[in-house]
Amino acid sequence: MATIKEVSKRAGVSVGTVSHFLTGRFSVSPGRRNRILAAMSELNYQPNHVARSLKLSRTHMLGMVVSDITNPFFSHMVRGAEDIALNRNYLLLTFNSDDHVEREIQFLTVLRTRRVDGVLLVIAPSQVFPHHVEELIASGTPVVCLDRVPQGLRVDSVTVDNIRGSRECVEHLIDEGHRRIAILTGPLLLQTARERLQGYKQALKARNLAIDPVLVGEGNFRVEAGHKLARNLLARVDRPTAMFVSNGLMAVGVLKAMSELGLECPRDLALASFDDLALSDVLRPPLTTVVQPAYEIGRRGAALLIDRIASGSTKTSSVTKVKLTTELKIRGSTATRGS
Amino acid sequence: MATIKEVSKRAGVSVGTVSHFLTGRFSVSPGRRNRILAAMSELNYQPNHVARSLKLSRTHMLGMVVSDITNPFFSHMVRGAEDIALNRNYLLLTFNSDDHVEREIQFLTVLRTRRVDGVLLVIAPSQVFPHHVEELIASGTPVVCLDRVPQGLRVDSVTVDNIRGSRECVEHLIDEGHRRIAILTGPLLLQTARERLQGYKQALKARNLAIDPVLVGEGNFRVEAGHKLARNLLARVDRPTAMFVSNGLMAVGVLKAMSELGLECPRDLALASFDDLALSDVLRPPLTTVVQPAYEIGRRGAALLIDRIASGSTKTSSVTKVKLTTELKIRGSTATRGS
DNA sequence: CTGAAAGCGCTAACAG
DNA sequence: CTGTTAGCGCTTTCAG
Repeated sequence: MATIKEVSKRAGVSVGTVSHFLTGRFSVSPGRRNRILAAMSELNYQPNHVARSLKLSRTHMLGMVVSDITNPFFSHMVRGAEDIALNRNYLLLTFNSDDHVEREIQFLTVLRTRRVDGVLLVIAPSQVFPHHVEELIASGTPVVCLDRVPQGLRVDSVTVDNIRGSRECVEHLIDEGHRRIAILTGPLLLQTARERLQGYKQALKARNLAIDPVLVGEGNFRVEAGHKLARNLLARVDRPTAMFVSNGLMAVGVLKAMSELGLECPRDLALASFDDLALSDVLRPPLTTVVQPAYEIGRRGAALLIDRIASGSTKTSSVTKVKLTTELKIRGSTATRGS
Repeated sequence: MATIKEVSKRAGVSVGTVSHFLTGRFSVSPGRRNRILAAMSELNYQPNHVARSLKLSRTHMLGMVVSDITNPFFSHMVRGAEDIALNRNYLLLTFNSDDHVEREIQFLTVLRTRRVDGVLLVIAPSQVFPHHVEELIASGTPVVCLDRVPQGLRVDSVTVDNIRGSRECVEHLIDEGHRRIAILTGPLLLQTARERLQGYKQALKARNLAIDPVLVGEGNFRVEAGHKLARNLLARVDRPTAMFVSNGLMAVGVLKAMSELGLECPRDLALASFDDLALSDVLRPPLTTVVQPAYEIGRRGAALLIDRIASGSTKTSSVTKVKLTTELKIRGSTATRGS
């Protein structure tokens, strides 16, 4: 592939002049400019961005690690980030951690050796303090945490108001006349999972309903967990009349369980879930959901990150925490019973 | 961030020695090795991959452009590619073309300036010959086309047997007693869409059924198209008794239309579709689908590409075309009528 | 406005 | 084994 040197030779100018022209930092006389243009097209010249990155110590690449791009919530997030990044001339290097910290650590190391200008991170759940993230930031790479915020770490973040989102949803269930409302939570190691549980508790408390620990099942945000937990809960004689599920995948599991047990929704069990599923409204009955602005989380995260990079100061002096709000979409799965 | 030079100084050895140690190409005496190790950890040294890339003219990065990562089919494909790439020490730069050739062209240019070692491409539909892809290959960047193969271009590819997949599915519909079977195709600019239509025709022909042009609707693989086409088709007095939809998104649109029109599946219309939806089996009734090995397409594609890169020869001498097979998952949406 | 030249951090001869 | 050194392709002073 042609180099700037070959172009300069062919155009009869110095490499400096070609570079000046390319970067547009200095103007070049019309005559030379045309010769450069001609040489470039004759040689089919494509600037070597690797060399430029080395020289400038700027790669114009962002790293992004999410749990699993196969989960619609994250794929929309990635798409949002990518759209913004591209607009602002950044490229995105994506990784799937499957929520394993070890993988996350490995990826972050790779991203450092690759000298990405910043990273968007959906942090994996873990008992221990995320030193690896702290180090990355300390080493001068701006980080924006998405969806989840590690506690005790000063870092920019874009999240969703989980407490409010689930509280509203559970209140809706109560409004529909339910008194025995179960919740399927995510792994309580995760802040988001804890917050959704908290919203559930707040709603019950606000309406003077007792919290029955039997109705609280901890899952892991996977279909299988929802399936298993639902089978257990629904087999009870004092089974709940409504269920709030902390994410979409687990709700799918619940639907499976219901269909296996021959239970009708909402007649036998009203169902509502966090996360919108692509098919929420074609399900029979359509599913009531707490819709998260996944795409927007990605956009805002990327914008925030790029602003940080542009500002140049990795100063942890000020931390920006964006909290977006969810939207409760009421559908048939929670329609009043007996109607 | 520390450089190899600083490490060498601190360890009291030459940069060459550090490099030899790092690359493992030459052995280093135990004493020096330990000093290097110590210096590296004291300085928290991370090799600069950008510099290495420049020196070796190898970035160990792959470009991947798909239509839209938000579509489960593609997100699984990307995941498969990423898993293989990572295993073999490559990183993936992903892009969404939204099936616009102009965007695709732009991305491929970016990928060239970034000097990726190869690209995985789901080519956008277009009337004209994809010169941009041809040029990319000619310039020495190996390309593997996924899911769709541009005609007349000698390029490696990993695809699916669309003809067979849809033929089997339509045959199943016929076996269930249907005679008026509609098809919703994708954009016929796309080979995959044409092939699925072809499978449909083959099935009808094989069973001596006439092809009624009225029952063939061309869509664009989006929910809205499925919705609109279905509304038109189902409003007819001589409406079909079964429908084969060429992709999952459009099937969702059909389901919406059916629910709006108060039609029951499979009583009023048997429905089958290409692509498995995450919720295919929790739908009521569960949806009969032609399952594509999306994840596997990504894996095979990445493996093929990396093998090409490793072999070093961009020789177009031999072209590898992998064709994977689909799996027909028969579910309730096509259950025999009147049962 | 233009050109010469010094590096960015690393690898790979090459000579010891 | 080890050290020296010449670049990879580009940007950017710094003189002209």
